[in-house]
Amino acid sequence: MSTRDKIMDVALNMFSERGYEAVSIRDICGEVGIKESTLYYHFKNKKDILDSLVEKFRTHIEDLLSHVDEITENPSQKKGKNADPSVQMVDSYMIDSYLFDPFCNLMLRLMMIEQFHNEEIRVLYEKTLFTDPYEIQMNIFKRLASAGVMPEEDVEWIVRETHSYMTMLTFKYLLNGDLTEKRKKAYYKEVHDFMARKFKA
Amino acid sequence: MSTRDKIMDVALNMFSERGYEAVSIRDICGEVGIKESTLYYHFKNKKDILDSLVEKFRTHIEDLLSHVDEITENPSQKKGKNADPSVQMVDSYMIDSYLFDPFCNLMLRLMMIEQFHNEEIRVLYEKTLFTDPYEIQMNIFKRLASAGVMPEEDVEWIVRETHSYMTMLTFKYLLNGDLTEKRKKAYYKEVHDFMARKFKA
DNA sequence: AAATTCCTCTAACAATCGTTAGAGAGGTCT
DNA sequence: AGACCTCTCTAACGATTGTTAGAGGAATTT
Repeated sequence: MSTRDKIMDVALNMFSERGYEAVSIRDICGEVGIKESTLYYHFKNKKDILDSLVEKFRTHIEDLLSHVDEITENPSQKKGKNADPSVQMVDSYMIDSYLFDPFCNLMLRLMMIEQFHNEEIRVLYEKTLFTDPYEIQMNIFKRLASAGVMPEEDVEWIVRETHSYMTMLTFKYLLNGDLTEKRKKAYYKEVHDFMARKFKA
Repeated sequence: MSTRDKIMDVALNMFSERGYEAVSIRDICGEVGIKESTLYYHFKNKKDILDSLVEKFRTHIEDLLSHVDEITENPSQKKGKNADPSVQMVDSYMIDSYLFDPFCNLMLRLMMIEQFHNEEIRVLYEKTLFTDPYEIQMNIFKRLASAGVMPEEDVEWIVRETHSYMTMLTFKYLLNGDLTEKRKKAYYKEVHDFMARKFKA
């Protein structure tokens, strides 16, 4: 891992726990094992580290979203014997590659902290935690409705309830305390219970 | 308002927006209009301000909860002509006196920021945003079930869905950006739509 | 009137903050 | 061999951090 990547990695870990302003350049450099002046060779100032993290996250979720679109539009091309319905595929993909992903999870925590005094981050935070997930689920269920799996008129509220349930669980288990295996398991179990009951038919 | 109260008020406003560590003693004193040494007459150190805020919040929600219990157990004693069902009474009370209340709302924001590196605040945060609201709603709906309004076996999932929906809306509208009238209205509307659909019978 | 308590001030402290100038080591190109 | 680029270092800068000692004015108690 390059020095620049190491700095971003350490900075993200510290920013997401204590907040951007509370972490000093010396804190980061001490953990990375470099002198402060070396950091300024890789970043023009402290803000630049934060901006680089945000930019990295932005392109990261862009890739994720385009991959999700791909799955949603071609649900049958999934490899393996039993082709899952797209809703399960997308959900498990979003959970593994997004909510459980160390980089994304820490970025969500960072945005949760910084959104109150950084408008750019606030907009990104709202988009990635509320708007995008809602639209993803809406796309899937609309597809299911047009395929005759469920009535068109029920789609909106099914999506709302599913989305709100998963969002609540995200805040409760994944954006609270450390992201331990125990919390991941608790999250997964509750998601599974909800899905099993909601779509038992 | 006493100097001590003024300090706590200003500190809460700043802490809840920028985080505890990012706010300096001089920031607070400048806004209050006192010298730094005066602050140290009222608080023994910076941490003492934070601790006092947490303690104030703790007793505040204790009072709220005991009041909610009172309403839940005696839903009929409400003044006015049309005695609301307790669920509506409690919900509107919790919204007005808790989520919309400036002090409580700012404290929730503060806890949201500080929970990641302060275990005491994390526990309080989890209790006030997830555990308590769930139990309050559970108590109400169990009462309704035992009164024959709804089947006992449905109670758990009705509560789960109602609670998760309101929690998601809280994060989306009330703990995101400034607590403007516009956001309050949006929150209220979505709560109302959900309730109207869920309990249209 | 004297003493005491309450509250705020001036002035400073050592420590830490973000940041920079400039030297030097190692590798690559001409 | 010399010029150049990449990366890290030593050493320091002015500003800001949380905190404290001690003086002074106003109100209250003795």
